Amino acid sequence: MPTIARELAELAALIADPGRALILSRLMDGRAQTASELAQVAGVTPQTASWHLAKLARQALLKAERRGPRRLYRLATPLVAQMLEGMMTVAATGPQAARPPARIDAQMRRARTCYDHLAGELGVAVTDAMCQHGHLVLDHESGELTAAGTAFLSGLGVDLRPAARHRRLLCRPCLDWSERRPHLAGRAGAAIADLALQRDWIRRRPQGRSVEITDAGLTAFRTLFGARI
Amino acid sequence: MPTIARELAELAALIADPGRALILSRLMDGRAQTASELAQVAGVTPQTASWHLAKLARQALLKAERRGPRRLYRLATPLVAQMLEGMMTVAATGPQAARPPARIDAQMRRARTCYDHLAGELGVAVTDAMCQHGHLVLDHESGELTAAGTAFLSGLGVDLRPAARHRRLLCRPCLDWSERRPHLAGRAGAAIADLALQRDWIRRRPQGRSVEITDAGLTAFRTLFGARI
DNA sequence: TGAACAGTTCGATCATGATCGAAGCGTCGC
DNA sequence: GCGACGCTTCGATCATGATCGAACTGTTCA
Repeated sequence: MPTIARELAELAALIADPGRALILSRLMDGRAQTASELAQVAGVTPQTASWHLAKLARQALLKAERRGPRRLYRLATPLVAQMLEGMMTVAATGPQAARPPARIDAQMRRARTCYDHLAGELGVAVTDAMCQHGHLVLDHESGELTAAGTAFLSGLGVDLRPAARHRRLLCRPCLDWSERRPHLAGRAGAAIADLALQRDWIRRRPQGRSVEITDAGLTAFRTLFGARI
Repeated sequence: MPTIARELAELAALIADPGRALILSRLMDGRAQTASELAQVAGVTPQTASWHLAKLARQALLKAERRGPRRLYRLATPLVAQMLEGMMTVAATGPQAARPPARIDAQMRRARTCYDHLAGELGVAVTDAMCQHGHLVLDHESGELTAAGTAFLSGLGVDLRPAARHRRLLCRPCLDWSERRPHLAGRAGAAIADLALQRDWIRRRPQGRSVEITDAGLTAFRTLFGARI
């Protein structure tokens, strides 16, 4: 036991710096960013950011790749994103007193991506609508796409067949830290987010991981999904 | 975004101290411990432990309750345990180089509880066996108990009916940090762990969260479940 | 009521690690 | 090649927070 606890502490120490937390939070949309951009996000000089990034990469939380003279950083694995999401859920639930909901950024609360799927009010609304229409069964620990749900997504052009051998196990509930209710994650969730980006229902904002819901998106989510958004 | 990142950093800082990490790790079996015991676990004096415990309780990671002159501490919610498990998974996967498997305590690797379900070699073996016998379908992001699986557990005296309205969504895969493969969690996993404790197949060790597999347990897991353990 | 014990608060000390200026290294475009 | 630019390394400084001794609080039991 001592060993895993020590490694746990080391990992936590890595996230415990405000600058590094900002960097990790920024990278949670799964995209890669340059060191300069991340320095700006963290609010520190490039050298300090470089020091942070090296530390995060050395401990395998980040992965670096060169693109010309620039260096791009991204989360090392989806597992890291999942871990951070779990931590944010606890962090947001935190000390009950000290949480005026206003402290959570409004755009983030409205709609964002959580590594590869939709989150925020949008993510929860889409999830709720799919549950109400019998496309999805979801509780706090597990989820299942129904036959109707598979057909529904197929109708939208989402092809989930490659995972047929997985027996419809494409769903994972992900507790939304801003809404404090589960939204749809897993392969099905990622497919819906991809669809929304492709059809320009949502657009990534240049900085941050919040997304903008387009007018077409608002219509689509309401009419196609029946989402109350 | 800045706000949630700051809270993320604060939360991480709470776990980043080796002593507090040891305390949290110790409490991950879901049971409550006295302040003195936790001081010993953390390897610090009672005053220091008290300071740590107060800090953890103030930030709602722990819950304290009086039992006579003693004060018992436990994890505030299952969500905290789930978060810690997620962090341990990443921590154990960590820097590929620095991980001689021997660094993980042998007893912990063999069998332990992960808040309310079985983990370690035992947890994975039971999970694998149930999958092989068609009692369970599990992938890395979702799980489902089959009709055969429900019948199997019923035959062992495990009653999962109260959750019938949940449509068999009782399973959650939990990535085992020592085995690096998923084991069964969720209500079904908790029920199996309860059964094993009640029938004295496993016994909690006085300190740590590792469990001892009894001779009867070894037989039971092998013959009833078909586990290769 | 008072002794005994679990736990907490306070204060001083000390170590760890974040920060930035300056300098160095690699890569690309001319 | 050479200059420019993005990024990293080095060194000195400084702040945060973990630690323990000592004293205090609160609960139980006689």
